[in-house]
Amino acid sequence: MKQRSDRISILDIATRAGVSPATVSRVFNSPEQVSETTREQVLHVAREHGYRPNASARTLRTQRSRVLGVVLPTLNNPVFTECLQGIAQATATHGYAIMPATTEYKVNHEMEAVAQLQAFGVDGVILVVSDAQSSKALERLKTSKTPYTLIYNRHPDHPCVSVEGELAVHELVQKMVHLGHTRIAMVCGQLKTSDRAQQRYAGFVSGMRQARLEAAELIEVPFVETAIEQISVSLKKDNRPTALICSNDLLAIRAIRAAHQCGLRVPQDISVTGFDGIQLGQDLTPALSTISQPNYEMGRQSVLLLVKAINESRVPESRESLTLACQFQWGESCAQAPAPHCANT
Amino acid sequence: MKQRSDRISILDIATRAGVSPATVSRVFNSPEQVSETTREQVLHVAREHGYRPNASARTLRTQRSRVLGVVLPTLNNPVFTECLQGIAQATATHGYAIMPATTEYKVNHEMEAVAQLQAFGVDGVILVVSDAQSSKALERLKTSKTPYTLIYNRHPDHPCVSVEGELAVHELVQKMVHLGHTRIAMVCGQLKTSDRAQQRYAGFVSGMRQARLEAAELIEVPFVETAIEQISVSLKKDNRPTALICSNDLLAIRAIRAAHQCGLRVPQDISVTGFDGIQLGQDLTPALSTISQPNYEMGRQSVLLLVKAINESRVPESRESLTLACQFQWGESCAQAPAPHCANT
DNA sequence: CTGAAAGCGCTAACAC
DNA sequence: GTGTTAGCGCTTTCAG
Repeated sequence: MKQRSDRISILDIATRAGVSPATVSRVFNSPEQVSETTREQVLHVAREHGYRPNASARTLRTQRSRVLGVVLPTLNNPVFTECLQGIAQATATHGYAIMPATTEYKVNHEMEAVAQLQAFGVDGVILVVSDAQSSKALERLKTSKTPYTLIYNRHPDHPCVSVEGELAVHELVQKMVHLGHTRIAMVCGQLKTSDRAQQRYAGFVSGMRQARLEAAELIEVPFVETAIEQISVSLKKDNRPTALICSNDLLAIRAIRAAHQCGLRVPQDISVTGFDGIQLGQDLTPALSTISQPNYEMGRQSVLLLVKAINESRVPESRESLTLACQFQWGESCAQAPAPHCANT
Repeated sequence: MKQRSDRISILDIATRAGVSPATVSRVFNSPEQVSETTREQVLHVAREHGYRPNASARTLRTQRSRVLGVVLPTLNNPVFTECLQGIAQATATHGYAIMPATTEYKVNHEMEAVAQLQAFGVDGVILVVSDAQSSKALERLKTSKTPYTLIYNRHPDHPCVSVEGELAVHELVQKMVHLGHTRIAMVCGQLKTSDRAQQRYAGFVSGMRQARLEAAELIEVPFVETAIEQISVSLKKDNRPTALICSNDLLAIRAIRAAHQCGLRVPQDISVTGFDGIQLGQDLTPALSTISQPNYEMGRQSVLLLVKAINESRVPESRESLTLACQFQWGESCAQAPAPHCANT
């Protein structure tokens, strides 16, 4: 009975194929160096036994694991899973495997995740951090010369694949103003745990200022579980906003529900916009208006950037950072401001 | 300048701490065997240099990687990412890392994914396969004595963590019948790529039969991109169904949109139910009626099952399979059948 | 084109 | 309680 422990090794294949282990190795790593006959012979035996070179041994020997680490805040938000799919697709085509870790938005988890990934000898790391400016994890990556690329985060000192969130929200405010909205509020999660949210908020503030609108209300929703209730509070006020600009799509979905629960119709009574462009948003009714990011493509590009550097035995540089286009996607959740007299239903 | 290649090793730590590598190893693997003074000394040096034992070397030596492979159809469906979170949480608390792979519902990808994971020396694999009965990947896992656990799939010959989907749908049909529905259709993806969907469909058929209802319509939607249009076709027919039982929540969401596009109100004109209990479903309006599975918990349990077996140096047995409870969750997308005369608006 | 041999970093006997 | 040593499976000079 075959035991797990006697996994077939390069030596077994070599013996059975009547060649040396070196030749078997060559068949897998530089097949052109092996004569066709022996190569076929070896491959035949290998296939017969379902043999694959042991990755740990190879990693130990070559100092390359062909594994990329991925550090994400959570898998609860489709924006990250869409991006992860892009990463997975691109790594697969380049012969890499991935090892993901989530931080659940806890800053100290970032460091732990990175340390663990380094212990596994990953060739590089793709990450979304809470705050690129102050991240200890990035510091460690930098001093240990581990190749890494940030994604979604945007910072001049790091290689990033990101979008101009601040600008996008700024322009979105203008759009809403053109639609006649004057009482516009921003809804976001905990600002301090996300530099992206901060940037989006900055765009909101500057947009409101440029439009000469004051009272740029901020509805900060620390816990998703209570988001709907919290948003509802603002919607029940006199002089409630006629437009909610949410810092992500998940919040926008909850804002829409909050509006419904307050007896407001979306978009007739109140407009709601999101940010991220998660695929699901377009299957909802009303379809989400959102600033759509190319999430899958961002994941893909971050892999390309990283793998290119790795192949050149260097780390990605901040000047290689990529800014991808994001654009406002009209959806049914967004319309002209209601006529003034019926705004405070 | 520190190069990536001269990563600090156990020998460096040993030298700097004035002990042998064996002692350093003991500090990390069986600290109680080391005197407190030397232990502290070693730990101090290790922390100072941010040292962690090289996982590849350890794996090579011990034949245990402390990595679990996870094979899922896609990350596009929250049901799998919720489950993956449960897996990630449980593996983390047990000191395991995970290496995920997606098959995109392609049966032949299953084998490839498993082979790759085995090359990485994973200690076990958690997977969702297209069809447990015929899966070559499962066969390979079995003959190579690699510990594995199926999740969502339900099959007597394999260790599974699953729910009784067939029964749940059967009972759901009864519920709908009690609500006065007689024209009930099932909506599902490609039946042939999912044994779960087949089981749910079987429950639908048996439920309809028991209720003495005929014409159990099946709306098979092979591509998500065209789901809404395809469902709309059925909704525009004379004698359209008054209730749609969807084989998953993502389909239910699209069915709701299709209904809206056909001018039907949910649930007044038509009821829609899903299956899976994705979290997002409860934040929608109407909130999804669905057969709710404990996705996170299923992921967690599959890890426990697998890790337990691994720790006992054996493979999980089919008799250890776990059936978790799923239950119908009332939501706003489901109501009494409309009065007969206005059913065909 | 192929083989022999050293060694990647670690752990587990086995000594002391 | 601690050190010595062999070897996990592989790749990669170096010889031939």
